[in-house]
Amino acid sequence: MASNKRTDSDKIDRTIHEPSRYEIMSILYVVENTDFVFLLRQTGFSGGNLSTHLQKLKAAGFITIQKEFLNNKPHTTIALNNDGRKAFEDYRSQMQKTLNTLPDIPEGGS
Amino acid sequence: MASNKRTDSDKIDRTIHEPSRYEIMSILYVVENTDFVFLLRQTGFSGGNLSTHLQKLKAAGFITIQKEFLNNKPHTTIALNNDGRKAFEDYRSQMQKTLNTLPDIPEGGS
DNA sequence: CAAACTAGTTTGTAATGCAAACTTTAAGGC
DNA sequence: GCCTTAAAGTTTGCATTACAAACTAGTTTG
Repeated sequence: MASNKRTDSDKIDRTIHEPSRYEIMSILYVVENTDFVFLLRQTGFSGGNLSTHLQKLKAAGFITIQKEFLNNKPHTTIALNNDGRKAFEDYRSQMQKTLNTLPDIPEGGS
Repeated sequence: MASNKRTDSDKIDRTIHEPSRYEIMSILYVVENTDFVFLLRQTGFSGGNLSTHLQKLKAAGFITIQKEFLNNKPHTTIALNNDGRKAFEDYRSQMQKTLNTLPDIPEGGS
């Protein structure tokens, strides 16, 4: 029953666990579709920082990034995809479980 | 009114946020006092890895590490201190809050 | 056309997480 | 007494990372 071989510290998605990225994901989760500048303003991150976090989320397959020209200016649209939505929900429930459970130690400490 | 200047991704204690360290802290939280070898067995971490995590927890002021000789062998006792206990509890409630709250976006996405 | 602005990306750097290799002491064969 | 093995940690090496400064590319304004 319940064979627990992996310790809790496995199975946590490191891509989402990083707080900056969690914050980005949580915004995307509620707005569903936004752009680079909006995320910049909303998070307060530096442009470089935001850029690399988005690349990482994209590499993880969680978001789609679309580039176009709007009023002759570059414009980047970012959206959470299904995998990202699922991963975000999984992360949240996994963390909830972790936080609600303290380890069960077999017998006397040392 | 609720001046939110810091973004959620601040104020999370990075020392504890690291899953390996969270796992160590959670064990110390329930056993209160244990030793290096017990943590080794319990976590499955490599010795080097455990050693460095403990150093970091100590540097953060969360644990005390006491070395002695037991049966002529080195023996390291590790205990969570008050600051560590508090920090662990704070981390847990902070994360709970984060997980239970989705961002409130002012107006239309982009 | 020069200066300043917008929208991003690339680069440099310090900090991390991890395991392999090492150190030190002890115990067990022969 | 030596040699090997084991135990208990620590140090070292390395690959990854988070972040901001510097850069690129193009546009608008004076």
